[in-house]
Amino acid sequence: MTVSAGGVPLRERQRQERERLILRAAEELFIERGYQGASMDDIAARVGIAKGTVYLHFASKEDLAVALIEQGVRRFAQALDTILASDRTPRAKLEAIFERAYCAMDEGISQTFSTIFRSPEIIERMRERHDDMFAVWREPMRRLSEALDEGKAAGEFDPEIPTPIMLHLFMGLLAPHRWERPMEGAMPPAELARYVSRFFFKGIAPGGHAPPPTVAEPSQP
Amino acid sequence: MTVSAGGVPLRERQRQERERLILRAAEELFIERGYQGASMDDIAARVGIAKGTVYLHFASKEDLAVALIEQGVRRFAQALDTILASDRTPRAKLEAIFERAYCAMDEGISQTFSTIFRSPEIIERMRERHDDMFAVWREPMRRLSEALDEGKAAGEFDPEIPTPIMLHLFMGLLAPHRWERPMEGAMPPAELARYVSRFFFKGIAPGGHAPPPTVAEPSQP
Amino acid sequence: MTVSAGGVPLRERQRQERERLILRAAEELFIERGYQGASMDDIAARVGIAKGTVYLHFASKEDLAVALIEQGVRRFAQALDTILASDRTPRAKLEAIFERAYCAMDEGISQTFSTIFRSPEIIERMRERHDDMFAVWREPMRRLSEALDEGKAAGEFDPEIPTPIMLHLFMGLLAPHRWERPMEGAMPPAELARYVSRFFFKGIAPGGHAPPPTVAEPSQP
Amino acid sequence: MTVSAGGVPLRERQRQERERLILRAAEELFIERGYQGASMDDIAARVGIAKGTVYLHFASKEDLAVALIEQGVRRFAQALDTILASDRTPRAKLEAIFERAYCAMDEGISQTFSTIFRSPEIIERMRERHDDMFAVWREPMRRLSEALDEGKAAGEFDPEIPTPIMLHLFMGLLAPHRWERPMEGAMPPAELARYVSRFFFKGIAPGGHAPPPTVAEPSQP
DNA sequence: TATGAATGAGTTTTCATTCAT
DNA sequence: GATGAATGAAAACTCATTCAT
Repeated sequence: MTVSAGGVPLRERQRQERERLILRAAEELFIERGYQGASMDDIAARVGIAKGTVYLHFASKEDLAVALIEQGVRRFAQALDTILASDRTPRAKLEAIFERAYCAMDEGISQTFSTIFRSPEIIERMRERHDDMFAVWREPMRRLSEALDEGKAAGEFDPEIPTPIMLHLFMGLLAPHRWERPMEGAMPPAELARYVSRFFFKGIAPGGHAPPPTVAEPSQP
Repeated sequence: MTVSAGGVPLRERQRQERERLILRAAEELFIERGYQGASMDDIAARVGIAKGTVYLHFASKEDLAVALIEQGVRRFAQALDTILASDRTPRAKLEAIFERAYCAMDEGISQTFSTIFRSPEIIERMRERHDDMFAVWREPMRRLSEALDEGKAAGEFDPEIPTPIMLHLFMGLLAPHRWERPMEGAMPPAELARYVSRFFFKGIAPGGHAPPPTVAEPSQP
Repeated sequence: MTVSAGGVPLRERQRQERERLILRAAEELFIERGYQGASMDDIAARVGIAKGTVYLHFASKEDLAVALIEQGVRRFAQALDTILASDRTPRAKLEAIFERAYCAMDEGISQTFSTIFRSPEIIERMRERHDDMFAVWREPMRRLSEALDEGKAAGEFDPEIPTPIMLHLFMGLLAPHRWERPMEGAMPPAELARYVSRFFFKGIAPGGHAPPPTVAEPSQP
Repeated sequence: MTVSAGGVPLRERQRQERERLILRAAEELFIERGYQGASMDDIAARVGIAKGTVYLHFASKEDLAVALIEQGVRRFAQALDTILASDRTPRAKLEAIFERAYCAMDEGISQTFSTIFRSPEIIERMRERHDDMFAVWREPMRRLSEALDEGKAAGEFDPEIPTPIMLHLFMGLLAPHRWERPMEGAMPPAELARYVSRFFFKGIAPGGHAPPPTVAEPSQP
């Protein structure tokens, strides 16, 4: 049989390569035109193959979107893993994530990330049929929460802010906002990332304010 | 002539009422399914009228979306006006905006807000034809920047963080994240808003950290 | 009761006037855009009345077209009558008809005439439901045939050409061809009419050629 | 590869065959109901294929109409070529054209011909976008004019009738008149053609009448 | 009587999916 | 396997007709 390095048959490697190309084209087009706006024709054309061939790899457009999201989540999780597993302080880890998110914006991680969470139609369709997808998504979230808890334990982060809230704050700052492009253009992403992460850590630093919020006005000195 | 309170003819009032109903239905459906995902049939059906009737009010689906966005921006600007024009400190104003955004999430302000900035296809179409729309949008942003500058001048906010960055941070925290719904469900929005605003103001408080970021690692003690 | 000259009530006269306006607008638009291309909205708008009002005069778009055609045919028949009843030779009568057709092209007779015979959709619809219309149309044709027969009897026209053929030839030369506009523009209609009618009468003049056509080549000297 | 006579792949031949079928169905329906009156549904149904399939061959209804017209003009021009290039007298050539026009009426040449010049909406749309179409049309007209000029030079046709006028007369007699169908039914087309051409040539024969028309009554002996 | 908002069937066009080659 | 023609179910939009005011 025709094999190659790693014992993987040529055919299978070609297959995987094509699948990657399809996923990349789909990702680009979903980002450019949205889920509904990108047609299977467009995707096939961008890859340079026949439309029917796409169906040899993905049973439906929806499956393609799901695969794309799974890939995005997996990549994101992997990037988190690499960073979170490193030998740094929780703060340094989160800073690295910020930097990565802002700087790698143009490759794929953050892009797919955008596609995932900005397209309500995909989200709804996912919810309808693929709840397991959200399980996958919860995993990196769990890891992030762990890092936040570590930081609290180490006295770096304010223990009075519930971890889910911290996570919300972190994620809110993580995703780039399409509508602010002009501003972003005026500043190198790395610098923006530094501003954002400094702001974040100052905001969640321990001490310096009143006990947990109550119904009363919470912002008194 | 058949008139009524305010001297507005019945026909005209009915017309406006129906237009409101169409806009509301469209808003809901755009949020639920996205711009492409929501069909004119769906919208008409939700209002309980014939499809053709929608076209008596809006010349095209795109026009409907534009009207919706304009309404959203106008409402948002108005809400900002009311708050920013009040007799409060910059911080208190921004806190009020946070609260409003998180609590009013279910009426329309924040919802339309979401629709606007999460749908790439709408954004693109807007850019193509309705650049003026973005002018309208820039106005509230300008006012927000003013409030931030006031806060800096008053010594409340860190003058070393550029105002555009502050604005980016503020907006990033303002919009609710659809994908975190589950978490939000676990906490009353008002409380979430308090956490978020406390975090924000602590993060932008003056002093307490190193000078402006450089290319060197910025997060060392 | 409010009456007026002729004892016709004011209301009725207004009604007829409006009907005339509707017919004129419909005629213009049918000519400009064809039967299907002109909408009832367009017609009402051109008259300056509400769409519903058109339906107070004509039960349907088709009825409007029928009325228009009937009016056109009636006018054409009337014009023929006036000319054919005059005290002229058959040839002079037909010449007058040519002149009228080419010169009056811009008012209404010939225009409606065009609309009638150039729009297959109207014709089909007419045939489907209003065969009586064709009865009306046959009347002027009969009169024309009479004039041709008179000419034959008077020795002016070739008796060997069957009258229906002559009629066919006459009508074929009568209607202006929309696609030749450019050429027509280069010559005053009256002159064109003279050329056409001279050609016609020379072509149907008696004598000078072989007996009735046979299957053999008919153009031998 | 699967080929066949002429080396043309099967796929391509099937494709062309289907295209021919679509064009034929469209032609029939445009003639029957006019451009607007014939729907894409109708056309697809008559061919016996799905509506979407029509769009694989023609990008829009308008493109279909354009293709139809181009085909008609091309066929007409080709038929003229064949006849005009033959070794006959100008008169014999024009006679052949008459015969062809009247007898081939049911195949397509003359039919499409009708469709072209009787539908105002198609004409307008053509003018808007496809002026080149009219260039194609002008070519056969030029050739016809040449034949007429030859006839004049040979002393067969009256040199005092301007060629454009002769062309106008010829074309007016060439196109069959839909509204006269009943009459046409009563006589074999070949015979009708002979009558028409005899009439035509007698009408344009040289000599036998007064000089060029003036403003004065032109029909005096 | 005149209006014009409302209707809903119909039109053109698109596109995910299938399947014969 | 790969192809791309074929399908048919929508989708956006139009318009003749009706009817409450």
